[in-house]
Amino acid sequence: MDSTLVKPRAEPLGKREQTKVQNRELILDAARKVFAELGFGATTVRDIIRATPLASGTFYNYFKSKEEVFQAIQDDVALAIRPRLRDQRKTAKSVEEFISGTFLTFMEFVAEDHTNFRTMRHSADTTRIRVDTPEVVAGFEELREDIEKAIQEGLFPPVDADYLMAAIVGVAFEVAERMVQRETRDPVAAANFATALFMGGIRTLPHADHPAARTGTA
Amino acid sequence: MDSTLVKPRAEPLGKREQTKVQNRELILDAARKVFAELGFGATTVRDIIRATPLASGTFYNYFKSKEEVFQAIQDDVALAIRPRLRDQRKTAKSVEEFISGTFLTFMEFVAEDHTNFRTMRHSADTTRIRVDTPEVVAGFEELREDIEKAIQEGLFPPVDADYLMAAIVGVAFEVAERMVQRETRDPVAAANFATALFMGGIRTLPHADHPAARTGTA
DNA sequence: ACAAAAATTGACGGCCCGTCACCAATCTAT
DNA sequence: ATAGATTGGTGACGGGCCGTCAATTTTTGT
Repeated sequence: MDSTLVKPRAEPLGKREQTKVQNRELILDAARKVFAELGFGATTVRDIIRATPLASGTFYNYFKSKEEVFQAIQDDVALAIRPRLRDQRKTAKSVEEFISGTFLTFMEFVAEDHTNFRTMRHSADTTRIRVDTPEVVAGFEELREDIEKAIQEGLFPPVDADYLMAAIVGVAFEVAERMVQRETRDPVAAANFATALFMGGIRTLPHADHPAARTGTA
Repeated sequence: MDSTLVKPRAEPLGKREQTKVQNRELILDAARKVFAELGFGATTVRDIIRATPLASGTFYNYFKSKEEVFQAIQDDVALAIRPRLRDQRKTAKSVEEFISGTFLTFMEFVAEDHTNFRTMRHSADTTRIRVDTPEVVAGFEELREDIEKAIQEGLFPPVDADYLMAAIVGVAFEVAERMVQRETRDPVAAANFATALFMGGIRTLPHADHPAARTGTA
């Protein structure tokens, strides 16, 4: 797109490879827009290519179906957040750091990325979709492995790592969902809530001073 | 609506109403089977009616689309579990009873109904679908209202009821998902895990004596 | 028994799907 | 620079699904 000097990254890419990358991005951008407008269920491959200067046949040189496009979009998200979560957990010296860092990192990411996040959910009608791409699943398993490692090191008690991972994932996604639906997104508050729940249960949850919590939906 | 005598159960249904009910169930049964076989995304309305003695046009006398059929199936599930959960929460005299009863009721229901539950999830490829039908959403809001009521009665601390509801839902669904994937489904263990998490956090979680938890997936 | 009402049927036009023969753009070697 | 080889874009095509609707069958009420 830009940057011709200074960063001599050069462009050893032939014209061929160049348009390949460009077309792929063209399709992904169009798909993001169309999914957001029509919802996943209602959009067709034709809708996507129509939002593009390309011909219908070209689509199939890049993706097999709209499902695969959706997965690619989700993978981009997973690819962006996984390293952040992994690095954060690596530095955790206590259970509290492990948990609070995980939730805070996740909530801040979602708050930034909430457009994408809502698109993925607010799929037109009442139907919500979630793809567990290899990248996403790998992120989950990485979390479970880190829990198991923490157990072996005596940081965590010897709990059911699979269930604990599931609980963290469930709370993270479901609370994040409510967070982005509120008029003022507060990732710190959301992370604090989730962290307190995992550290000491309901009794140690923060008290709702600002009860925007009453009605919930924005 | 009805009620003409004491026990008007009888069958005052005319032939008309009778086949209407019958056809609807015919379609729903076929849909359950086809969804389970092909996954939601891949099945077409034609697939469903083909698994039925009816003609294609008839389908549209009963449902607008496959989405609506899917919602009807999910609503049946929600309709079955909601009263159980509500009645259970009504009798709760403490936070612990409220929470443990909720999770145990849910996990036992899922364990019984796991075929249906897996169908809804194991949608062919990696794509998982969840419909928030009015019935399902109402169940969530009922839970939130009961939490708010419990807070007003001083049973619960004054926490963010919306987030707490989200956390309960997230843990319930995600842990249930792992539970049904294990070779031996143990709803009591799953409920105990979730309950302990909410009552005292990670530190009070049950220790994994039978570490089927290691690998997770069956 | 008969007419009115209701529900079923399957064929139809329109659209989407995925493919493929054709062609243009790019690359490689001289 | 030129030409042949290769890669990749194009859009038309057969097949299938969608949702509708006029015709037909079934049920109801008299």
